Amino acid sequence: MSEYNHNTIEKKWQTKWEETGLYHADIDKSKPKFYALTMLPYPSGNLHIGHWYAMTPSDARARFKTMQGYNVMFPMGFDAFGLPAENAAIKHNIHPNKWTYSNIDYMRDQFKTMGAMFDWRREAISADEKYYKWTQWFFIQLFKHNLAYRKFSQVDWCPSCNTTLAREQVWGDDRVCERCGTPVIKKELNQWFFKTTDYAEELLNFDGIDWPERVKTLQTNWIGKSEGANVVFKTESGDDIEVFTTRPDTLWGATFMVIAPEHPLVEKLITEKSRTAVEEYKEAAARQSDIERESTSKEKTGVFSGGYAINPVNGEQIPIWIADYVLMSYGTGAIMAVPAHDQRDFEFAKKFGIEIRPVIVENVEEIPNPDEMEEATIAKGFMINSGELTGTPGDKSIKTVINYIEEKGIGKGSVNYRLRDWGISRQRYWGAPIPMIHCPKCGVVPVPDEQLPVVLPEDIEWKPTGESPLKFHPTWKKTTCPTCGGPAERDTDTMDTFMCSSWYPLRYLSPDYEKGPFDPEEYNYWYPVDCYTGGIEHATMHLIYVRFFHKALRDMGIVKGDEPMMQLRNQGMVLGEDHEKMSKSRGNVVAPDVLVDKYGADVVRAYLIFFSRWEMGGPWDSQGIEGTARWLRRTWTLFTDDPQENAGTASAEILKDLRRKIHQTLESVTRDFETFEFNTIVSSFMELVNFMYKARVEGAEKTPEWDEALKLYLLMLAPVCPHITEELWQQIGHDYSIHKHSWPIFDAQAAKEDEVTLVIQINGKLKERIQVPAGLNDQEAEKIAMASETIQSNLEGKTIRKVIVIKGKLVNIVAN
RNA sequence: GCCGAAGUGGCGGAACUGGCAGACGCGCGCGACUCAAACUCGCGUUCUCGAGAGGGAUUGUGGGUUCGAUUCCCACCUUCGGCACCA
Repeated sequence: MSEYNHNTIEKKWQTKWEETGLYHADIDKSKPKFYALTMLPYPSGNLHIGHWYAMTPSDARARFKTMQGYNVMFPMGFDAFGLPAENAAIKHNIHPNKWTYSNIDYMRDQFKTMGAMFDWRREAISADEKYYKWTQWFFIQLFKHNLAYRKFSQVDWCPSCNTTLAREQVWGDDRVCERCGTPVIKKELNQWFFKTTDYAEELLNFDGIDWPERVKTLQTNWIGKSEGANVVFKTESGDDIEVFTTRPDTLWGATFMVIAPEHPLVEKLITEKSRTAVEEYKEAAARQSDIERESTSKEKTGVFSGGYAINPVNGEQIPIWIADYVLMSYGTGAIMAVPAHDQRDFEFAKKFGIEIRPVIVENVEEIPNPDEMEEATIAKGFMINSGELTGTPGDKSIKTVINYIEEKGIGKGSVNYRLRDWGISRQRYWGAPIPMIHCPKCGVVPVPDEQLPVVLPEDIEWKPTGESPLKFHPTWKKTTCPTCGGPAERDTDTMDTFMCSSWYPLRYLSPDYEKGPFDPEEYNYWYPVDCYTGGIEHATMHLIYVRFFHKALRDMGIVKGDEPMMQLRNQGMVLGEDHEKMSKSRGNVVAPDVLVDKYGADVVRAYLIFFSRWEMGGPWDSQGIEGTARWLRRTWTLFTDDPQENAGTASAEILKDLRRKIHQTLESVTRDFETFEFNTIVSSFMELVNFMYKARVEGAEKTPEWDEALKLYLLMLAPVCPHITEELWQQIGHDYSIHKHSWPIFDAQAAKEDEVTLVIQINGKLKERIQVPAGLNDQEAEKIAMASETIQSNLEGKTIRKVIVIKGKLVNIVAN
């Protein structure tokens, strides 16, 4: 017998795997391919337990797929551009390049202690010139296909990170920066945008992909589709004011209009009389923070513009108000206000004494008195006060009105999305430079392909100025225009790092390829991603961007298929032992390195798989891991202890039971791997080991059944604990490597029970359990149940009404 | 307010298709080994009444469907996540 020394064993096999290239994934057309992908980390400098939690079950499943006969690619890389590197530069005067790459080196070594089947030859690092050359190339492709444009606009700005943020990167009620938690402010800047909105409708369609409902719902809400109509009102001076409404059927109830303070028509509507009040209101609105302005609890404010509009359906003249509850950024920045049927309009009308006119009622006999209304009604009955459409029933009203306004040429059915175009300009250094040139003569011109990549300069001064450090470099931005040859300037902004991560699965295909972003041969074999795993927090960021990106590339003819990732699964979060989110300030952080040192990677992997349902996550338990460690030591003992004295003396029944147990385990473990129910995989193994311990006492060792059990157990365990299984595989006399072995074949006959527990209930209450031979017919089962003494005595004085028999399981006697 | 997920022992969690609730692990208790401790091994462990045999209750709450509900339906409560003056 030998001690289980995880340190020696794990090191030894990791070295051997690397030397023999065990996990190299190469094209092999004789096998079905499987592209398993897990979200790549940011090189923060340390692998935390969350990385292990996300990646080790993903690795176990990739290994399982390999054993099932798939040619599996499971790559890893680093999302290496981003702010922390630059912040480190400012704080510690270390170059972001150096900081990032030394972090990567350190983390790569940490990764290797995990024993995962990553093929490091495929590693991709987004900050490599050979990588971001193609990020820039993709930017230019998007530009050439009218999917990238530049716009002077109001953007969210983080005053701490000194850069703009995409809408997705602004979080919560307090509208804080996703990265540092600082409240964001608004800034007017010239920015690059990608037209994600062009794909809004298609992004709502998840047909053909197996993604969690949770993510689909989050994305659907984020895209926020509303159907309704656009209607054109005219001002007195003849200008058009277009509004979007989801309730065109209430058009006759519009008693005023509201436009956003930033609406371009405000200037034209102002009269001598209203000028002072309007200007004061506009200024007040501009001074307000977004939080104040967008708070739903706030009392409505507004001011009369001085102008009027004509309601195109009934020719009525209605006042145009200016109020900050209408946002310039959604719809047309103007609304028709129907106080009787919209709560916001109702509150506004009440406050400013504007007419409230119901136009939809449940019952034509009971038209509510507007003065007595306490809130807007969302009635669905009939249209009233609506000219020739009066009487239209609610279920047809919207359609009818849309037809009506389209015929009259005053509006049309339309759809609005909450999704905005993706702003990707960042005023920072450590990112892929936007490959565009500003020429005073030719305008904005892309950098020619042969000049890519536009390389970041090394010598940069670190000043948190709020503008891109590239702007202050003495020479970098100076260039010549590729069109006219005259002096021109480079764009000094860099791209949002989500741009880099939107295409990284393609770069893994061929990270050194020079003729394009990826090698078409590799692409044709491996794409699309078969299974993608990672955190739910990316639902409305990365996971939307990556789909948008793929669809845009598809339309450019660069990739095929409608979706990049066929299957997605999200893991939950590992919480601290105090059930709180892990954080340095709370002091509840669990460091994987320490655990690996103490227990070994196999135990850490198995515990992470065991301790909670994967998609739920849960609190860490430092006592709990001891149980997993104990089980793996028991596994070791099972293989390495000298046989018991009674070895080989087990009865045929014991040996049959052993075979049954091992094949039942195989069945459930196979199913659980398929369905991502990882925690029960490890519990099945624990049960199996407990069972084998008992069989061993009964003399089951040194039998073919015992040897089969050992072999099958190791094979099943190999994806979860790759090191110990490799070691024991060798010790019991098999060839290197267990990880090249195929998944065992399930013997259904062996797994079958020949005795079952017959449950006997009276009125649905459990009264007795009897062991009976399997395959008993219903009559026999009933007879056995009735013959039981317990049942007999329980039935005394009762009349049997009905007997229900569930084959091989249960007899329920209904009696009273 | 809207959308979504989840509520099961002291704790993490299990229960495949409506059929033995609590697998597996932690913790706890008892015992073996040991000079002793650790390791290891064995047994027990939902609550409650009972000395015991045995009885009763129990999957957030209340109702319903069913011979039978953790599982299906309705209403509600709590927690977590997302969105939110989105017209």
